[in-house]
Formats: sequence, C-alpha cells, structure tokens
Amino acid sequence: MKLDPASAKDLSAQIAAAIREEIVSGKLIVDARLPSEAELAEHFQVSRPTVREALKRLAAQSLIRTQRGATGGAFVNRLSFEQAYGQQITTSTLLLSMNAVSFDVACEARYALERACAPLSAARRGAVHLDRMRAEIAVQSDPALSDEDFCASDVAFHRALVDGAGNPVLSYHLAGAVEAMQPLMNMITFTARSRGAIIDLHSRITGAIAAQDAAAADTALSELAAYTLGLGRDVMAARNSRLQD
Amino acid sequence: MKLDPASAKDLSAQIAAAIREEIVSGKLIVDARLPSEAELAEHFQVSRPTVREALKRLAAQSLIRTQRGATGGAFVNRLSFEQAYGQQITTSTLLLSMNAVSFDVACEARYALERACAPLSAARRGAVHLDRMRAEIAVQSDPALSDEDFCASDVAFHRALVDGAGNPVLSYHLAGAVEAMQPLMNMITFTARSRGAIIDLHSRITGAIAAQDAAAADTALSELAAYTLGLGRDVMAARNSRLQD
DNA sequence: GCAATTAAATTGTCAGACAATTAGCTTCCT
DNA sequence: AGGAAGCTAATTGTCTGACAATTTAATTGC
Repeated sequence: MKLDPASAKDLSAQIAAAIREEIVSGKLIVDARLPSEAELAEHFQVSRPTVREALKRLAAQSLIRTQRGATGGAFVNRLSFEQAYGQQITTSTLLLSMNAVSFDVACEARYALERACAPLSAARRGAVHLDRMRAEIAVQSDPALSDEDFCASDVAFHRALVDGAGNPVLSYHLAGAVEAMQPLMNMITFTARSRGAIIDLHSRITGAIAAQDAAAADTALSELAAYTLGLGRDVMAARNSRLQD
Repeated sequence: MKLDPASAKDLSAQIAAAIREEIVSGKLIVDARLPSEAELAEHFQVSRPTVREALKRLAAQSLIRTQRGATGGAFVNRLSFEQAYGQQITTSTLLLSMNAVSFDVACEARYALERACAPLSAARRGAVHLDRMRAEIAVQSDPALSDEDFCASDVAFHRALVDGAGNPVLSYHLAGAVEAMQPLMNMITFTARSRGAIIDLHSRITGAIAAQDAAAADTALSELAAYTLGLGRDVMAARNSRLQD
C-alpha cells in the first residue's frame, strides 16, 4: 500500500485509490478489517482527518463499512445485490438527467434490453413473478391513480418481468435501464386511452409469459416499445411547439 | 437543505444525502457552485471536517468536483458518459467478484444483453465499428498473444459491436456486462483450438454485421454464447475435480 | 458462577490553525 | 494608456490535539 508522490490528486484520493486497489486485487478479502484510522495515518504519514476523508470515499461506494467500539473499525464490505441495484439506479438516473439524453435513445435502450430478458422469463418465471405482474396491472387499472403512481407501477411491472428470468445479474443490469426511465416517463400525461392501451399490452405480455410463449411476449413487448416511443415523441413535439410560441 | 435529527447515521452521511437530494431533484443544476465549506458548516451547524467528509462522499460518486483558489469551491459535476462507464464497470466487477456469481449466470446475462444490441448494430454500424472489430480479430489471431491479452481483445471486440448500435445509453449499460466478465474469462486457458473457434465466430459476427444481416449475427452470437459457456463449464469442472483430490 | 462495573480501543465530532492555490485588484514602470 | 509585477482575499487541503460516543473485554464484587 503505497502512494504516488508525483500525483497531482488529493492525498485522500490517493489513499482511497491505494486501499481500493488492495480490495479489488483481492489482497483484502470480504469482511477483512482494515487497520485503524490511527494506524493508517501512521502508515501513510498523514493526519487522521485525511485518512477519514479517504475512508468516506470508499464508504460512499459501499466498498467498506465502519463500526464503532472496541472491536470496531473499517471492514471490507460485501457488495450486496441490493446495494449494487441502488448504485446502478443512481448512476443511470443521473447520467440521463444530466446529459440531455433524448427520450428516444433511452427508450430504445431500455426496451432492447428488456426484450432480451423476455425469452428467459417465459422459460423460467415462477408464480411469484406472474402474481406481481398481475397485481401491478390491477393497480394500473384504477382510473384514480396519479400519473406518477401509474409510472411507478409500470416500473414495478417491468421489474417483475425481468426478475422472472431468474438471473440476478440480468436483474441488476436492467434495474438501471428500467428505473432511470422513470423521470422521463413522468413527463408524460397519460390519458385514459393511453393507459388502456398500455394495460392491454401488459396483459398480453403477462399472458404470453404465463403461457411460456417467448415469441408472443417479444411481439407484445416490441409493440409496447413502439407505443411508448410514440407517447414520448408527442410530449416532445408539444414541448417544442410551446417553446416556439 | 435540512437534516433528520432522528437519523442514526453519521452527520457526514446525512449531510451528503441532503446535498445529493438537492442535486438529483434539480435544485442544484450542473455547474452550480455549492456554498463554501465554511458556509455549509455554519448552515448545518457542524464543523468543517464533517462537511468535508460529506463532500468527499459526493466526490467519490462524481456528483461534485472541487477547485481550489479564490473562485474555487465545490461544483455540481456533469456525470460524463466516460465517468458513468467507469462506475458501471467498477460496480459490476465488484458485484461479480464478491458474490461468487457463477460463470453460467454472468455469461448468460452478458450474451442475452449483447444479442439485444446485435440487430441495432447490424442496422447502424459505421465503418469505424467494423474496422475496430476486424482489428481486434487480427490481434486475436496472433498465437503469441497471452490469454490475458486475448481476453482484453475479446472485450474490445464486443464493445465495438455494442457501440455499433449507435446508442450511448445502450453502450453504457453493456459496458458493465461485458467488462465485468473479464476476470471470470481470465480464469480460462485458451487452447489454440478454442481460440480458433472464437475467432471464427467473431469473423462470422463481423461479416453478418457488415452485411446488415441481423439474423445471422444473432445466430453466430448465440453460438458464441454456447461455446463460451462450454469453456467456462470445463474450467469449473476441472477446478472442482482438483478440489476433490 | 454470575452480574455489575471499569477499562480500553475505536470511530465520530469539534476547534483552531496554517499551507497551497487561484482570481482579481492595485500599483508601478514604460 | 497599457502591461507586468506584486499584493490581497477567498477557498480548499492538511495538520494537531482534544473530547464524546460506542462497543467489547476484563475485572471486581457478591
């Protein structure tokens, strides 16, 4: 664990990088305890606040967790799927919101990835997944539902579909693609007619998955992709015409 | 920007969460300057080191950048695609390495997602993408190449394929799926025969993409998926039998 | 033998200080 | 007038030392 004296970066960033390297290279395994802050400060010849800033950087990435008390300290954290989902969603959402990514591009990416899950989900979905999908369709059928809640239920439906593939790594990758679309979807005003069309497609998808008919699921999903794309384009067109007034 | 007095978390974590909320909600837009550390300390009624720990947490997620000097300070950072790629790859790699994810599951996820890109890439790939793919095939054909370099070239080939879809959001999501496989792939010893088989499939994929033949690309890609899966299973089988000795 | 207390180790937080860096202003010389 | 040099102010980076809070382990008393 050594620092690069020629680096232009902050000491805390260098120390964080050094410790991160130990973790990703496997020299520090999961649940291993790092030296105490005082020992790290001594080792790197810096003050304790500097070490602490480095540790907070690693904690922000869920690489370590800290514990107070006599046997406390910083421990290498096992990155759980839950935490990875969270980071994936945060990063994806920020990327889309900060880079003026068009609805078209994000939507295309999302549905392309989702269609990749459909055949696996058709083959392996369990009763829980079908139940979750049907439950969300029921939620969406309530006309009193706000647009925002409709979107949230839409996301939940699609996550159930993806989870049906029974591949947690796939679910992890899709979490970002599906959830990050939500802010963009929230800009859409869903009419009763468009809600009906979406719910119909959701029902067709659920039916196809239940019947383990991958081709039918793919068809319905691609129709939903096209329909959603159309909704998004209408919103953007309306927005642009307003800007020209 | 307020803190929850009842929270059990560290002050620095609470402050980081409060500022993060301001950013993701759009109250702090890109390139906006945050108050100085002294002002933040005053506002939250904490000391400057505590504020600094919070800012380092945000910096670790690329949400802010800091600058020294008179007009310096912390600024809301535009999360570039490059940075998002990096975080995506880091998180995905750690997730796979720390959770004993099986080669099968990771491989299935990767190729399922990649096959979703193939039709788009067949439709839109430019000359640069075909050139990159062909260049990597040439690299892979060198028998003197180490297994590790062969894997790296394999990753580069597949990234060129994905980039051919012309959808940066898709490329971003795939970056994690493709790159995170590399440590797992590095456990494989590639014989001359298996290299030849992979290169043949790469050539078929490139040809199909060049001919804009999505179906042929999909077929070759699924054959490559099956072949890679087989290689992985052989390695795992050999490893398990060694463990039984 | 068990419970209560004490001690020790460790992280969390604070206060104040100084160094390093950078932008802008001022001053002085040409 | 214009430009260059230096000065000033603002801000982050780092250090020192201290105390509080928390948790475990040892010790003591019964």
